[in-house]
Amino acid sequence: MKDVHKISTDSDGLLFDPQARTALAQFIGGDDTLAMEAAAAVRTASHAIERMRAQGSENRGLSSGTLDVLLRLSTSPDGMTIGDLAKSAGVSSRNVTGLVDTLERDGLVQRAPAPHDRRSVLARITPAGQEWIENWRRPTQLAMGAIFRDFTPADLAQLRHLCLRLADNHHKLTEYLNGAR
Amino acid sequence: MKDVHKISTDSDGLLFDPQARTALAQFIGGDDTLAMEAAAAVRTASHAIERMRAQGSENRGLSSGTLDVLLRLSTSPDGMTIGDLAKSAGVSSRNVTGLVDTLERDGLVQRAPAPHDRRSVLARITPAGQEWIENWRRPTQLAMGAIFRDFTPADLAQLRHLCLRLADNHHKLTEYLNGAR
DNA sequence: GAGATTTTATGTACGTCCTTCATGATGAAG
DNA sequence: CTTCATCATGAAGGACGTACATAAAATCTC
Repeated sequence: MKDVHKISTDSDGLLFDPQARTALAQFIGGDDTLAMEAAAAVRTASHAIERMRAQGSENRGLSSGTLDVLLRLSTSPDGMTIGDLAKSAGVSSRNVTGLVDTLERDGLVQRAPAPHDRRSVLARITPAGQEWIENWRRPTQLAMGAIFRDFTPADLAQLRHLCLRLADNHHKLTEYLNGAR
Repeated sequence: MKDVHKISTDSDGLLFDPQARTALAQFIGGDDTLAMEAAAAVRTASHAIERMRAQGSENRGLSSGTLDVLLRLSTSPDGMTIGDLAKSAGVSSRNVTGLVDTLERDGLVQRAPAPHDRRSVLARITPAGQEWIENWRRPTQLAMGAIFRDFTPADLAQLRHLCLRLADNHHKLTEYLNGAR
């Protein structure tokens, strides 16, 4: 097996992916590769986390989209409407409808009419859903601990900070674009 | 519209997501939330990048998986086998077969027999594929520049570094697991 | 060398995520 | 009251990704 997975260290002692860098430098030809490299690295990291979560937590039938919804619901005991879930997750509301469908089929979430707006539907987590999360917690914690081995608390906070700055930029951008529409 | 997108600043001046933190602290109850928070942030950031790329680059019919393959091929003019592509992308080879199918249907990639192993299939980028990337370059560069607004070069390098450390950990973990099998 | 095992790509079948467009019900504004 | 906007969902489809089975070729074992 050829070793396709290569990561090198640059002059500042930071990791980079040589293949990605040459691929990008070829087209951009300057220091602008930095943003593209960072984007590629984020994508790679996200994949790694996703795979880790899938295999490490034994993944009792729930996939990333539904898990995302379930976690959001677990923080709001009064439930959230489909639309709010869609906005906070950044996906279409039609999609959330489907995700809530599967969660409701599994008994982890329940639909209820919204009190203030009869068009809306409240999704609320059930005791079974809480229990599911309780069981999910431990293995996932272990998996995350493994994949973040050797990260100091400062590293973790820094990574979180940079990623959320990025998400914040994106949020402002779409807000601006929607406002201009 | 309720503002579902909330990001706060912690005592160190770093961003964090209050909803995620309370959701996690409730189950873990300690400083171990850091790893989970970081993982959630990476996922959010990856989503943001994905959406930015999809809408910003006008996305002429190519999606993230196929784009990933095409970029890898663009760095190796001699082509890569399906298996190597699968290993470097971290997905199943069957999946890569499908991605190469769509790329070949679009004329961006060509299959050829591998010289050293008649079972293998070389995927090689075509001139049309090179041109596609050439057209893709500029808008994507702009989109990445926008989403990484206010990031210093050091920030970008740091983000890349942390993400690749994470990917490296994951790589070692799976290697270890496969080796122990 | 001959046969058994492994590797490589792909066919088949399936599940999930996500999208756009259309629609019925409801709310809000004039 | 009429008109327009919003909410959730039905219908249809595309793309990604998996597991299992299979044919062809390479490699190992005797």
